[in-house]
Amino acid sequence: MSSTASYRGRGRPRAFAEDEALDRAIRVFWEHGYEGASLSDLTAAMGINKPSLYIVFGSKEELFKRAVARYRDTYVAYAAGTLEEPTAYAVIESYLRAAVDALTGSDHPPGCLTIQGGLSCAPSNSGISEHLAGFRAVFEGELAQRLARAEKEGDLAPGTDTAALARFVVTLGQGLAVHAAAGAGREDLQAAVDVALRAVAAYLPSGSPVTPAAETAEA
Amino acid sequence: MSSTASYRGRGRPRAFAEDEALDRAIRVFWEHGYEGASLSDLTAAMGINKPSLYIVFGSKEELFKRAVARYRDTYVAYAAGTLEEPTAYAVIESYLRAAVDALTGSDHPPGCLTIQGGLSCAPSNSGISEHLAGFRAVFEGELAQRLARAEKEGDLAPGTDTAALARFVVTLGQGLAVHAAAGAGREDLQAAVDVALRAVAAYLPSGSPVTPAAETAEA
DNA sequence: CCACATTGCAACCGATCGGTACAGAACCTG
DNA sequence: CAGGTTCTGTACCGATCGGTTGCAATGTGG
Repeated sequence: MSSTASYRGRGRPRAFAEDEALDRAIRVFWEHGYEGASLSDLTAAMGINKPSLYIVFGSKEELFKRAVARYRDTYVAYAAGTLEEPTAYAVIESYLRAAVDALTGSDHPPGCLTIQGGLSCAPSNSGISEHLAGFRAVFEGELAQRLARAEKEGDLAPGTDTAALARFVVTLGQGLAVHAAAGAGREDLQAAVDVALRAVAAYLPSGSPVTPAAETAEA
Repeated sequence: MSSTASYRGRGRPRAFAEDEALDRAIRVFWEHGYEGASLSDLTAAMGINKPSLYIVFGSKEELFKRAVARYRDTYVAYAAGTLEEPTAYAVIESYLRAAVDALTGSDHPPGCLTIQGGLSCAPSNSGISEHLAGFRAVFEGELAQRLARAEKEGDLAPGTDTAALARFVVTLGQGLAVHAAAGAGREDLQAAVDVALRAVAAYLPSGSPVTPAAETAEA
């Protein structure tokens, strides 16, 4: 929206598309992290120069936050969709499967921007790692709520520690991201997800509506 | 060993203990990562100045690798011990429990140096992230070998994908490290381990020699 | 007590960091 | 086409980066 809204019809028109420049910045931050991505790297990849970057995005930190927000709306958009699955097991399965696919996709850097972006930073950049940590916590909260609902609806065994189950799932997801960033392949990670789903199956109620045993066969 | 071996009895004696300086460097790298830790930060924490650092450790990169090696021999020494446990389940349980305790210990930074140290770096520092990735892969290999032995010895169900099981365990461990770095508490992470152990229990042979159900009660 | 080996420290090195000032190019309105 | 407005590109800013030099300080062996 803001890419054209700021153009009021007067003056020299902008020579680049803001969203595309942001997409390219995402890649650089994704590959090298916040501190590993210099302004020179960024402007070279974005095809603009530093004054333009400064005018449009304000600062390197604001550019990064804009990049993370756009990253969420594009590369991580699948996550919200998985919460719509009908059962807790289906939610977790589809999330982990989709996460592996997203983390190992061939048309972008491996891993996850919200982890590689800045797990730990210089003292002056501590806001970056905190921003990312808060960002990651949001989905864990949403998943925990979804699983609590599932427990009430009866597709998780009564008394299940849904917060712990959600934390397990996102923790595994973050581990998958670390592994993917180090070069692990899709099949290897899906096999690890197979194991994790065995744990989830243990929390299904007695008359389990799904047949989780089918998962191990497809991989 | 090398802290005193270079002293040949002639000349001014060194005013600092090499291992203690290394311990302090570990903390700085642990908190801020390789790129987030400047030489000024390091020398200030180590209590030495730059020429001394350069003479003893060669460069920032060599200092980091020395720090990682010492980190392994001290803070991660517990991991090798867990492989000595008698059964696959005991190995995995003791490893994950000990990992959570190590990741959330109060007398050092939270998380794991081998992940926060440099998950992704500037292009000129790509050797750092590769070094750490290779370092992490070592334990996964050792655990996979240990679990393969367990499958032969009969305390894992025949036909178990031991490589996938090992990958699941270390992947979860890495996720725990990310979570711990973001401030997660010990109990929260142990609850996630409770869930994970349910998955492991699914791979035990029919007449399971251990009673994994006891785990959920103690937390 | 002297010659020598080694360390500690301050000051400095070129390069690069994130961020800007300024001048000219490109567009709209009138 | 003139006037106003906005963007682009170059060249530059102080600060800091990792790394190094030269020298005074401090110790040992003869």
